[in-house]
Amino acid sequence: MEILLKNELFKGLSLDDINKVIEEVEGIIKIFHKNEVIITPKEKIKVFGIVLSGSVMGVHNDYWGHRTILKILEENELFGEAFSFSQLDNTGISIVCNKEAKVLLINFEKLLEIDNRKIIQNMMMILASKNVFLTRKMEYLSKRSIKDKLLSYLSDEAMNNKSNKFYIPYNRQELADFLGVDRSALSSELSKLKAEGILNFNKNYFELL
Amino acid sequence: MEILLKNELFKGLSLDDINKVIEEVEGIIKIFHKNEVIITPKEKIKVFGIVLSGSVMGVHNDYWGHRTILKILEENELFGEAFSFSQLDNTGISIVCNKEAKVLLINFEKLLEIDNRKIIQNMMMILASKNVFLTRKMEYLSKRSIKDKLLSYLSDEAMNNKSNKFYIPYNRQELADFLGVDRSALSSELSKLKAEGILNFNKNYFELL
DNA sequence: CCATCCTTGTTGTAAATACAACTGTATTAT
DNA sequence: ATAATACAGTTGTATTTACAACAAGGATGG
Repeated sequence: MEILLKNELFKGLSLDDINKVIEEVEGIIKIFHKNEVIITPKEKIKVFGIVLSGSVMGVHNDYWGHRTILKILEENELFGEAFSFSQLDNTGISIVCNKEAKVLLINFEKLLEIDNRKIIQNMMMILASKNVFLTRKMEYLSKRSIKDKLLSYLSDEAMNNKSNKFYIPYNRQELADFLGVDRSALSSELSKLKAEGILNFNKNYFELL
Repeated sequence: MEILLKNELFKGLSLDDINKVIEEVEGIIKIFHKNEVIITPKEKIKVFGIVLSGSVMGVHNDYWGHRTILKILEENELFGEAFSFSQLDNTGISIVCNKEAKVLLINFEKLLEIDNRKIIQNMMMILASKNVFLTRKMEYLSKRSIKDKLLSYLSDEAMNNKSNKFYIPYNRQELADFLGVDRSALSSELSKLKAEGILNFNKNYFELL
């Protein structure tokens, strides 16, 4: 469980403290397989999760079967915390396993009860940076063309990776659902950008030129 | 300042407590006029704000002069809190006065220092519900057509107002910039929906049928 | 090793959108 | 009261996109 030492939620705590906290909040570890639903969109959630290995994704499926991917969540990322705090009966969002995942599930009410200022403050910081992420993503989505959506997303990724060469966690269909566009239109836009010498890519490896 | 008694941040505190807190965090009140910039996109912000009267908006202007409106913030809403916590040098977001506004500005570092569990917990809840709002908004933006973006936004507003008749805080250009679409295309889509008997509207008053 | 499934790119077409230009009507300022 | 400005709707056109159908590799599983 040394992974958790690097987790934002437990920043500043010792391994002993972390173990104590996890006991107090009734943390349990579960394993999920690809496409298994971890949280359904119609439940009032009492828990949030931490990805220990593998990956999961936040997904919204609308009436017409369109899928929107909010984000793919990888090692040490949290999911469901905002919705569990909000106490909504119906979130509209599913959490689905994307790649064989080990997940730590935590009861949020118990977390609020524990008397550890550091944890609460850490949680606040996590919520704040998720806010910043969502705001960033809205900037991509607000762009008027697929090309602009794609380039603003990719240049943000380059920034995050501090390199113009990087891997993204999405395949084509997932990237299309993440950016809210049609897959084939995205593919052809990618080909066009490659032909123009603006970028290079192979599968989920990208290079901005 | 009884407005603040209804504010989410001070929920559960008495008026005396609130006054004490505001002193501790060096809260100052400022007045802004329409189109005045309250927070510029290139500064590292040390403060966040509470709208006491009037309204402000979170705005992103891109390289080509396209404006994206994140949200119009009205009485008792907070702005800038996520970005001030995140400590970014460059947020890319401006806060601009939308309608003659009185604003309470608070130093976020001082807020973190004060020893009041309730305030920190309230702030966490505020961040969580902003998260939920942003997630909702992503659902609108991910829709493939103007019609769907519009209808998902309007039906959410109807839900929030618990009525199929309601006012929105946006004029046409602002609504277009909020939904990331062209104003004239939005206008003609609205007319079409009115002709189809799906909705009725007059200026910023809407009725879902 | 073969069959099946999954992923990605391609193409054509119909539909939707952005953009620009213009009109009429409120709203504001002088 | 009048001019100036802001706002909302309309229309036409060029561009962009969604959608559907298909083909070529790759990966996967028995």
